[in-house]
Amino acid sequence: MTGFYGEHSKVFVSVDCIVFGFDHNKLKLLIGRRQMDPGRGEWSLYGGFVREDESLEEAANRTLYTLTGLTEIYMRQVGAFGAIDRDPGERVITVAYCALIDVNDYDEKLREEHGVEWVSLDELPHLYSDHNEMVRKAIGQLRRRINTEPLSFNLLPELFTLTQLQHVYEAILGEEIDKRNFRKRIKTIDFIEKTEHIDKLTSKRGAALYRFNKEMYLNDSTFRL
Amino acid sequence: MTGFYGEHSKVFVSVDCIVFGFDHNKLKLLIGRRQMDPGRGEWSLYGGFVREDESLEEAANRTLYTLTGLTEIYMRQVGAFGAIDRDPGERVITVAYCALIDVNDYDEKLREEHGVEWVSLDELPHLYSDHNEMVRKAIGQLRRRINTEPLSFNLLPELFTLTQLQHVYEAILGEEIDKRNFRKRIKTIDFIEKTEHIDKLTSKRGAALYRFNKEMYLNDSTFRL
DNA sequence: CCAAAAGTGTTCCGTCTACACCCATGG
DNA sequence: CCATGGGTGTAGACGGAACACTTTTGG
Repeated sequence: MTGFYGEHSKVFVSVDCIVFGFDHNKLKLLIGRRQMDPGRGEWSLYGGFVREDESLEEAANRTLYTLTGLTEIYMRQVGAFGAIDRDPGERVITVAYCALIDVNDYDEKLREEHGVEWVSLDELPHLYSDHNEMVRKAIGQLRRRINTEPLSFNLLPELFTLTQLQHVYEAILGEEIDKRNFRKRIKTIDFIEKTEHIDKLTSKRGAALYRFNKEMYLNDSTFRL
Repeated sequence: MTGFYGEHSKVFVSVDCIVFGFDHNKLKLLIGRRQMDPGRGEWSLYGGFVREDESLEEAANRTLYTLTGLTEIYMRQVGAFGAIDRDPGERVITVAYCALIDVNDYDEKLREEHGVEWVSLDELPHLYSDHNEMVRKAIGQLRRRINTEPLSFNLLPELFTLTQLQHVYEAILGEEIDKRNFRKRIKTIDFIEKTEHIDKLTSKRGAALYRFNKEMYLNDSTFRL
């Protein structure tokens, strides 16, 4: 455990979390004012340094847990960012992770304590360092993956209406989808189950609530929206 | 430039290069026997540590240049790998890059000096540390990207026959493609230009040589094989 | 003259797209 | 009773998949 690579230099490694939520039919990003120098006060993703006793994934999960109090969050690596001057303080190489959560799972009080806010992607301000680039890359990944991976359910409550699901697709893809065609496609996917529950909040008539059946999905192994 | 993040710990960061070539209708990977401890003698990707004065991309390009003497190589980040014990020596976080080169561009003498070999993917041995995982991930990326990005030309000489191009697709996708359908698709892509040159090496009749027109591709901006 | 690779079209089928109206209910 | 969102089917266009024979020429 000692001295193999002694002649080489070490650098700080951090993780940055691109946390997406979905609210009022919009994709939202969790950002806050940076609370340390350099860049104090700038809008920024939430991140943290990787410790000696944890892997990158563990660091990302720890950071997400610190921020949200949630575990078992859907999370994907977006990539490593390593420009020399990307951090104005010292050399820091960072690995960005994209996470999807249900905004309802995030305690408002905890959110305020961390000084972070849900901001619409349309209204995204300039972010610290290269964070905007990370966000762009993450959205590109979401768009490419949404049809081959059950992403969308992570942004919704356990029970959701088809209209909600469609809005998630529209928010991620950035384009409108035909309602009839969408529902036709959904019907062919057997791990999206109709439940007996009815949502009466958003419409007078009431909408059927659906559920993502994870076991069924894992058995399927063929996914294709 | 000093002391902002002093309380945190630094780690070694390296880059590993997953170099693909194409020869005898097979995808090949450039690997060699590791020449340092720990793991000396094990099959391994070629890599190197990231220096203080270079970005991740620069480190990857430098490493590729050291290995092959080539510049302007097609290169994509595969991802960061950061398990605590991934390297048996010390803690090293690594960023893997996938590169595609034309095997003919790689000088044999240089190759031997570095003690690396082209190995068929079918016959890939167990590699050092988590290198097999990197290779798997890189191939997955190639498969997903081959239809949205002009990857294949990087594995071929400037002039190539349609049969060669088809074999590249087959090697990457791991399945046979119908010749007529393939050539029909290629005809719809205007940045794959037929030249006046004829290849007489592989067939008695001779095959038309084609060229990838990069300028035309960049103007197009819509790619879809 | 024959082996070996190059080259070439058509048909079928399934998938995607466009498109408009009725239903149920709370206020 | 009406405004609001929920729910449903069909026809045409398009793209992908299957499929076999002729051409050229070096040896």
